[in-house]
Amino acid sequence: MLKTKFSTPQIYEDLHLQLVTAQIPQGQKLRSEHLRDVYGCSANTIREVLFRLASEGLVIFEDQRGFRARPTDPERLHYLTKFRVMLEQEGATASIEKGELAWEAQLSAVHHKLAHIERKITQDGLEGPTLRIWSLAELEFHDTLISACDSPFLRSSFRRTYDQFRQQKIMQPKYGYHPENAHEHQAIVEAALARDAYGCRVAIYEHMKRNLRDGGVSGELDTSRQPSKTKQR
Amino acid sequence: MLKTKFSTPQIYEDLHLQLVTAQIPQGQKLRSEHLRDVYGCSANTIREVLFRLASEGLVIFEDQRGFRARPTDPERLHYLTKFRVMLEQEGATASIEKGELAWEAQLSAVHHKLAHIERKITQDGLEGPTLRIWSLAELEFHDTLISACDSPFLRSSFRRTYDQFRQQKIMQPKYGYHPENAHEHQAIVEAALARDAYGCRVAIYEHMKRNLRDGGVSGELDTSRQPSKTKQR
DNA sequence: ATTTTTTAAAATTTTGAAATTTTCTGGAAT
DNA sequence: ATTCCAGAAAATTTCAAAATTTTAAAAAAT
Repeated sequence: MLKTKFSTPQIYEDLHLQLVTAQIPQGQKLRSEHLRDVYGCSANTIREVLFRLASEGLVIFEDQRGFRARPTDPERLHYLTKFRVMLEQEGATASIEKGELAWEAQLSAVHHKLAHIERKITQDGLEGPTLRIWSLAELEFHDTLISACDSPFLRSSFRRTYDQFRQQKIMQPKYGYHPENAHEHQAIVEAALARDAYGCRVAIYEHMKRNLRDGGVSGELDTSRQPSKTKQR
Repeated sequence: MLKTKFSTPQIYEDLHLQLVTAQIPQGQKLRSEHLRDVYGCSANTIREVLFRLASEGLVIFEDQRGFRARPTDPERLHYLTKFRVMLEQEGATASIEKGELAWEAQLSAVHHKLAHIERKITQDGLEGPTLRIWSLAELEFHDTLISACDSPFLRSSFRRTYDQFRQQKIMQPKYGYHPENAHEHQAIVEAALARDAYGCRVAIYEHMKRNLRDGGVSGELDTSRQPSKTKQR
């Protein structure tokens, strides 16, 4: 066991990262008495951190029964996807309307970085620390896409939802990298930079639909909403 | 001081209610050592509850500096309103598409109840326990409006946002009941029951816009999004 | 053999106090 | 008069152990 002492924020960061990268298996019990030894602090400190993670949905808390890493649940992934798509479509649409040159530049930059990493993964596969690097770059990409929406609550809600989505997704029994991802990201940036809000909404839906129940065949989401005639190009 | 003992969930419910009905003034310090005596438990139990309320945005936590009821902030109210309108418009649109007869019936029922309370308020004014009764009925109305959207995360996010909105709104220096509210609620139900998604979006925006910066004059929100041509009646 | 009861072990929750940090107060120096 | 510093007071955070509850195991009864 480690003898190093961790501060409360460090413990939170570490557990959070482990949960969203599936280093803690789904359903595993999280005993404060045990984690106390790991992080060199008292059980109460752990308890505080676990409560916070529970309020963010990554951990399940049951009264008198302690904490567990949230188990995988196809239905949950479906609904997380549905909500995430809505937030991302709205955030992207607003960003496309309000984003300045700086937004375009940053979006272009983070996509370039992500594309580079994804090329590497397609060749070498997803091993070891690559998952964490890719995870971070993907989050940065999607967050930048909606970053000009001028709605801090939309952004924080998206972040929360994204983390829960990632936890569910990565914990899937046979999780692997989809090479189509790269093209889908490409399609999203292109539509965004072309200021094509409707096209961007469709691209976002196309990127996410495989995570919906039945792969999104049954018209679960309304991507049909057309741009208003006056703004059409 | 009370000698009764409260369970942890009771303490949470009580503090939550006091915060969203402005019985705890904005910015007030919440000392666990003091609340311990009020609720007849230990300081750590209070601490846990306050952390939870902080993660929901009703309470502010600063490291080594304790907890405070969140102060009023016009900018915060603006952004809360903006996000709330988005969630409610999306939720209502989806409900209008998917809601069955049972949804219509329930919406009609809760609106009837709300309208009754609002008639009384217009006559007798907002005093004492009326605020809490109205608060509850208003939440029930807006929640029912979006209840058929088939998106649990949208609903819980709305609830969270609504609570924060109410806290900000009620704590305003000169808070009072707007008689226009009744008509605005009316307009929302009518559009919803007529299955007029676009009209409902507009009605929701009209209901909320006085809480936006500048009263919503500068086209802050996109209510212009038209219903798709194929679905128009 | 299965179910129920009793007993023991393990884990969670609560507690009261120690340790740390911040805030307040009064006096000295500029 | 204002600023700066030291010491005291107050509040917050951390801790380790007691009390409660759940889980597991063994014994008794159906």
